Amino acid sequence: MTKIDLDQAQAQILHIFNSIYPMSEALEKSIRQHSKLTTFNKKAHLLQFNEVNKSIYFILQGCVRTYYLNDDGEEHTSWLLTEGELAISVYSFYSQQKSFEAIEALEDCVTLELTHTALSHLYQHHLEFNVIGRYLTEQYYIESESKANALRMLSAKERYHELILRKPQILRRVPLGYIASYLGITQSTLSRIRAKI
Amino acid sequence: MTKIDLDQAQAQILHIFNSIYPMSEALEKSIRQHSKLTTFNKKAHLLQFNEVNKSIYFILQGCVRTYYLNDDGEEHTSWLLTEGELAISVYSFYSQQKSFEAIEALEDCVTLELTHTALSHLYQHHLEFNVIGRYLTEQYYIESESKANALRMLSAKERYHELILRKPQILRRVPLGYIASYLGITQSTLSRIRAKI
DNA sequence: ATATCCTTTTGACAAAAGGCAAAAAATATA
DNA sequence: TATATTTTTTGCCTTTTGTCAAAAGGATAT
Repeated sequence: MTKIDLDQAQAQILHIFNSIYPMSEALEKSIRQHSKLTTFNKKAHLLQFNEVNKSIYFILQGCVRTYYLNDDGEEHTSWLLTEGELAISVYSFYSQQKSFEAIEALEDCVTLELTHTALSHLYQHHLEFNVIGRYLTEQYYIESESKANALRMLSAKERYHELILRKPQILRRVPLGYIASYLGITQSTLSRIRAKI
Repeated sequence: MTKIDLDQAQAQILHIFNSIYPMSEALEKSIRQHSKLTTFNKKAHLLQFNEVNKSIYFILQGCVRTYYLNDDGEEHTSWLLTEGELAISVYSFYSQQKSFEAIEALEDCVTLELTHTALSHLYQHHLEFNVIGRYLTEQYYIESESKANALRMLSAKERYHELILRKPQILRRVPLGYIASYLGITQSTLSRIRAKI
């Protein structure tokens, strides 16, 4: 695992934020003060079921999944996230209620962590940061809609091929069982889809 | 159709906004200046395919659906929205690109309209308004996620019963064909689900 | 009231996807 | 390298959902 430097990681995320909306020195400083590197070993949980999701994790290295358990105890993967993406359990983080969803590292991970408390502080004391928060939420919302629409209007095969087009790296990094679940199908069905090219 | 008064409608939306984050007099005034009543007859389109979604509509009365066309020309309903909800085509409105989605009135509708230009102006000149925009986006994002998860982990029958629980009014107002589509199934399947109680 | 239009249900059959278990392949571990 | 472990594929059979077309039911307008 490549060594990751806090300063450099913070510079990276500040650059992303600044390209959305220019931040004041004070805001940048506050973000630096409130964020820290957090690592997770493969299979470790960033968030457990029934826990409140208290932090957002910007993935610097590695890959995570968020997943649900249905009434029969079956797992259903809802997001597969890699470098440059934000890992949260949407409902729990925004509402600060107990989570029905868990977040698990699928590889050893290095993240930049920002607590909900810190984020609220930033939003409150630097109103301009809300522009950035709003923008990022809009982007993830667009992606969430797009996933829901794919599940509604595409067949399993089409959803798989769309994923190959949009996120080919994921296929190489994530076990097919999780990918099948993310696509809303069983692993055997995915395997059969792959077999027929 | 009940007569709707602009002042009163604006008071209603200002009240919602204020309960999210207290607004300045100036912001309230600007929102009043930039919003207007817009009505749509049943079957009229709030947004056509390939058009840029230039306005957000707060539904005061009536019911709308947003829908996609797939490659075979079949319609797929993505949202069913009623009083108190915001009608937009998520991708097109936020990105201001041409829409793959259309918005249609399922009943005669009265809405409070706010253009994207006006909204940008509000965001730019009243930073606090971004708090409200961020919050609302978060809420719709949560719902979008919840829909995607239902499509992934619930059977058609379970999705139908969940909808009955969460939005029983919708069932009484919207033709079953649209509801089936919203649930990601065909109308015949929905009819069979209903037949078996 | 009757004709028209739109919505909903139903029937017969087809296709898609799931369940379960075993086999095969790929990876990790000693 | 051999062994254990995990991941992926496959076979067989069931269930769910889709397709297409026709029938039934409701609402609306003249």
